[in-house]
Amino acid sequence: MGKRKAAEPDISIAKCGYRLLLEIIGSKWAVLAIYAMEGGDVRYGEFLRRIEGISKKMLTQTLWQLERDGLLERDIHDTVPPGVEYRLTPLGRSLLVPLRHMKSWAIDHYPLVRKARDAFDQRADLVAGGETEGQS
Amino acid sequence: MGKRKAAEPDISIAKCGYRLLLEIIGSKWAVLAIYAMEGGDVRYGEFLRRIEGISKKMLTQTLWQLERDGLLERDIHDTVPPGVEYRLTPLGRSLLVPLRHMKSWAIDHYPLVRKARDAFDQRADLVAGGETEGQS
DNA sequence: CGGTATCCGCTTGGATACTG
DNA sequence: CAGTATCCAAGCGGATACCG
Repeated sequence: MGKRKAAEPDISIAKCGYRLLLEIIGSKWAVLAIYAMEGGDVRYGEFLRRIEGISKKMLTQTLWQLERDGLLERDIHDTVPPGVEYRLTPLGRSLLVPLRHMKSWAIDHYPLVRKARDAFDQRADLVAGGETEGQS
Repeated sequence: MGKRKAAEPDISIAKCGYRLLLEIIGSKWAVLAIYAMEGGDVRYGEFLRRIEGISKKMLTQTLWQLERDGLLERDIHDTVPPGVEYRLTPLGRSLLVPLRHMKSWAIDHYPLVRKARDAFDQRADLVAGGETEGQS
């Protein structure tokens, strides 16, 4: 008795691996920025064009965080006009491995998720429609 | 010429696998809620106690989204007092596999990240200290 | 080109109180 | 116990303008 409690994942703030993970790539754009660099060096403006919906502010912030955590490095060429290339460090590249598993899961299972979501919404609609049914 | 462009990851909104992924588990608490159910059924209040920092509002919202996407199911016992158990569906469980790879990565590499971060911050401090150096 | 700085709206999300 | 509802503050994040 009370024995089964021992198997419960520890989720408390400092210990849990997922807390660490989220601290590193939990921000909205981090994964997409990393992904953008999978194929090689990327310039600032290139990120901006390829990551649809991101703003300069968010991009700068995201790149700064990733650099701070040692996942990417900046390569500044002092040419005119100035050019800066971002690239994944070995540490950053190592993250691509589990990340690709996640991506595969998403692609493989998204149809099922969509199906569940549509069914759920349909049921919700029925309920919403039903509660004023006498109204016609 | 222009050939290397072909290898670049497509990040645009509808297509990219990471967009799908983030749509499903991109919210702040989703991963932790899923993780909480790894060991079996979890009650509402149990989530609240085990996921440090989450509020009722966010918990309810997170659980609702995960249920909508078919990752978890609710089991309502109409006893007094009422009891509701949440558990991962097979779809939800399938997500645990890549998720565990991510967790392992985080645990294995967090020390390196910390090291990079500390070094980065130290450099930033030096710069901040240096720029007013003539002031004493 | 590759950012930084400022302004500011508006969503996110916490606290509290209430219900079945 | 398991939520829902309301209120409200903070900060996320977009738009714009400017700089090296």
